[in-house]
Amino acid sequence: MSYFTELGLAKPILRALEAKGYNDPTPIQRQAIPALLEGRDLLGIAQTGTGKTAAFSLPSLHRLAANPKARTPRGCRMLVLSPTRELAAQIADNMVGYAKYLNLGVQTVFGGVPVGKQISALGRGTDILVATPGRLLDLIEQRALVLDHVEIFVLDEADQMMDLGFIKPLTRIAGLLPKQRQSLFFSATMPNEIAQLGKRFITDPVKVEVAPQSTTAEKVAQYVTHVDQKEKQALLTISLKKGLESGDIESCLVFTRTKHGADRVVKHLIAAGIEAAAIHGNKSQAQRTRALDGFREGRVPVLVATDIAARGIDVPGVSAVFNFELPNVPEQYVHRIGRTARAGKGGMAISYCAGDEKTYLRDIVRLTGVQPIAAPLPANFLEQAARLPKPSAKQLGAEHSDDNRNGGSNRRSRQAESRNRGPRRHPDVAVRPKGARPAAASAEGTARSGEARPAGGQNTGQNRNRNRRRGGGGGRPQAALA
DNA sequence: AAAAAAG
Repeated sequence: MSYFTELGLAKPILRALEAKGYNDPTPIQRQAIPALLEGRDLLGIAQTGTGKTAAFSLPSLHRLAANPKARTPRGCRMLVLSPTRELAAQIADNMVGYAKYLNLGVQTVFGGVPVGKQISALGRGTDILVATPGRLLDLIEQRALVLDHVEIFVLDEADQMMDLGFIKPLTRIAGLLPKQRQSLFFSATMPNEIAQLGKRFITDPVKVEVAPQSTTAEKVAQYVTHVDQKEKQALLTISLKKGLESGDIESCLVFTRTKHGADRVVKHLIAAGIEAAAIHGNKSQAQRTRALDGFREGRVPVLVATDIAARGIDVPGVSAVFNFELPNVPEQYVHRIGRTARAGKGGMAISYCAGDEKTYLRDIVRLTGVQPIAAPLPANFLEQAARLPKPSAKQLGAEHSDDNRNGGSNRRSRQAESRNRGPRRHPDVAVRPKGARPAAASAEGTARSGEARPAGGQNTGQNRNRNRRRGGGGGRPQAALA
């Protein structure tokens, strides 16, 4: 047991933590903060929902405040990169909170919103800049931003930032940073070959690995239902109706594999009288923000998302995550189900696995070392499914109006909060099937210790390469750099 | 093959 007060952080930071009611640091915070205060580079690996944002924010704020400098026009002293706009906004929000009693400025830049305000805000310079890569480079090209004065560089979701889709812009950005700087990488997942690739951006890092990379959150109860693809929608609708009505589910995230799939699921749910909104990269930024805000504030209990929402998003009331389709990159599963069971709370993850997704499931089990508990279809499933209202062609065809907010009349109650303490029981599972390993930690121990992994559970490069190669996605990032 | 990120 230890307290933030013992970690050497400045008084104004401790005051901000106190205001938030944070007293004891999590393991990643306890281990990372002292090294970061010393100015070391660091690779931080810890499970989802264990406070990685604070782990890099608090010591960085301390160091910036301890060495005050005048703001350089169009410059910043700390740069934080995020893979999505929503995560960038959330990180900045958190940092503003932690910096409440410090004289440090926080700015955010990302695409999808007018650039003018961002340019003028940067003109005066800022201490901390949180950004997504595309808009950041745009602003640099427009000479609205220079990175010459960056002292601290943070890659959140570092493995994703160094993966295929991001490595090019990231390499350009890193090339513009001063050589003399502190670099910090954080994630819950870090495939070996990506960690190797990362060495070019970081110098002699301290490695803080609270749990083996890709360890799932401790208190998430994991289930899998084997179901035909064409029956998934009916199963989801039935399960959500029951879960939301009974209060077993307070609010939940549903992940689909495609943007179109997310829209389709939302239309079906709305036709069945379930309030839901979609968030994905084909929506306007205004639509994205509205969907996430509605979900955060409890007006919309069901958010249907692509992997845009898989990483980092922190919404305290989320009691369940549904994988309507399994991710083909197994690390994404760890992040998706990490949207629940955060900050010591419990949660459940329910994955729908069609016949052609069994290889994905196998890869996920191999990576996480956890075998989700098989949850059968409800006994009268086909009967219930037949009674479901079918959305009309018009409902399915029409672009769904975004104006499905309803002035708070359907505000979800907070009474389910007290039930949100331990692993949850699947609504349709009374008894754990024989022979299945528990998928979530119980009081006796953690779900996953090294030796508890199934045979072949080590993350060999061979396994990973096979995982990644599936679908012809090409080689590793090295290929992109060659 | 898909997702994210500039427009």
